[in-house]
Amino acid sequence: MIDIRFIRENPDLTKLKVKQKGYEENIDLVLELDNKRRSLLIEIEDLRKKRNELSHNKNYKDEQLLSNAKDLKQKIASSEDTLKEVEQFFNVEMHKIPNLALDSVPIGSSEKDNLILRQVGEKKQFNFKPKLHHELANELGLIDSVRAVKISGSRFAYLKGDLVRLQLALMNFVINTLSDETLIKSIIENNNLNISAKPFMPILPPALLKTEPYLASSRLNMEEVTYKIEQDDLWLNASAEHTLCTMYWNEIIPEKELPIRYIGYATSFRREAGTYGKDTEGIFRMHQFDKLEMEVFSSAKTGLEEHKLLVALQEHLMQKLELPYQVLQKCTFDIGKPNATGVDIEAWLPGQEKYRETHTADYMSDYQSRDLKIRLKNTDNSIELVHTNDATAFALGRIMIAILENYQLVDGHIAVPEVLIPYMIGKTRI
RNA sequence: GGAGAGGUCGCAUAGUUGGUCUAGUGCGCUGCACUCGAAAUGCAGUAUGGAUAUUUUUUCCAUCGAGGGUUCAAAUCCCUCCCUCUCCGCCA
Repeated sequence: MIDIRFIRENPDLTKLKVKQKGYEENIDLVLELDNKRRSLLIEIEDLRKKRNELSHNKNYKDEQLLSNAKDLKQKIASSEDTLKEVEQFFNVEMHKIPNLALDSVPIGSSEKDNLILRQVGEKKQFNFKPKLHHELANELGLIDSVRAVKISGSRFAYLKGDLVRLQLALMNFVINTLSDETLIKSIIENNNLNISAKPFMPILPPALLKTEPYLASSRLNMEEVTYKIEQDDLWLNASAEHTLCTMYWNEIIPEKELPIRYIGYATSFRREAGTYGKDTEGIFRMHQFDKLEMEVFSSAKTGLEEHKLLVALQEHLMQKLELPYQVLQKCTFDIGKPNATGVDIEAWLPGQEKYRETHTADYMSDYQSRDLKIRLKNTDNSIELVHTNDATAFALGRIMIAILENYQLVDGHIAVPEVLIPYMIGKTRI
């Protein structure tokens, strides 16, 4: 949710920014409800004050006082009912408003308006026709989709053998890399950032969460994305982000503990409703996939720099794997509702002859933390909302697709990226 | 799953025949005093959200796990839910 005070002070700017994000603008309505709500609140607080005075009066048994108090009770009850309605309406409208994009975000009306910031790494030239990842995986017996469909349905798979070893290698590689304070420090310096070099703490979060925190995360997209467990009011996470960004729900964090940087691993579940017929081959788009996710809680001062650090780390990881990629600055239309800005990284897939999305980095400013009530306490005891960032370290399925296609050999085997060999018990090919 | 106990202002605790609880006390923390300095001691302060005011100072409302209800008045009584702990059962 955005700040109502900001809307009051900047109604026209808010209208403009909401429209630039492709959302219907309801600012006049919100302001009207806000006024109504506040005048009712003042009225009710005044009545409550009178009631408190009467109740604390030692002569509360006096009949005149009693009758006044009873009148008051009626008035308060009826005004409170009205206020409740107005507030509900107000809250619904407030939550329709997306986070406002930073001025640096290009204005656009579709994903075609995303800006390619840079393309990094050389696309490997093959002296044979490169195969698609599922062709390679099938020939090597790395994926069993047929039996997965029998047991679980479409968009599920059994991953086998060296593909499993590759995934475990990637996980260890990421966790070790992000634990390296010296490396983080040098990346911060190379990018002219002025933030802490604190390493990321590895974390295994729960995979299920309750409705209330999920809603407060501004990330719950009930119909299309998320599986619900009706029996227990629980949802299967669609990303580790959901149980990470909610971790400090309703908490106040001492400033000296910030930034909090986590590298979380979780199996993610997505319904993928509305994607029938898209990416049906192989493991590109699955109902279940494993992902390593970075999550950062910081002050408002450093939120944007933390975002830049996360993108730099994503690029570092890609460069270490020597995978060609491009970096997209997403436009106002394509960054998510809670985002102030957002960057995607797309890896080059020689089999598909396309760049495909493997990473995203989202900066939510205080939009998530306002609903989640995650605050920080400064050394002078003042309190403010934290800023939240999340970013993919590796979507393991997709990064393995990129490795299979980019590292394929003429005989159909796969070379292991050099940096992963130590994590593969010295194995150099799959 | 069965039986029982319990959730109070950072921590620990008092408070449940409704009304000086507008939440006491201890610890912790902050400031001041005493001191060469410290300890000890004394004094003062010590939550969050919101409305209102504002160059500084305010005043008020709400919050005792959450939500409802009874009442002039609820930490206290009633209902629903959530969570924690103990014992038993089951279990990776």
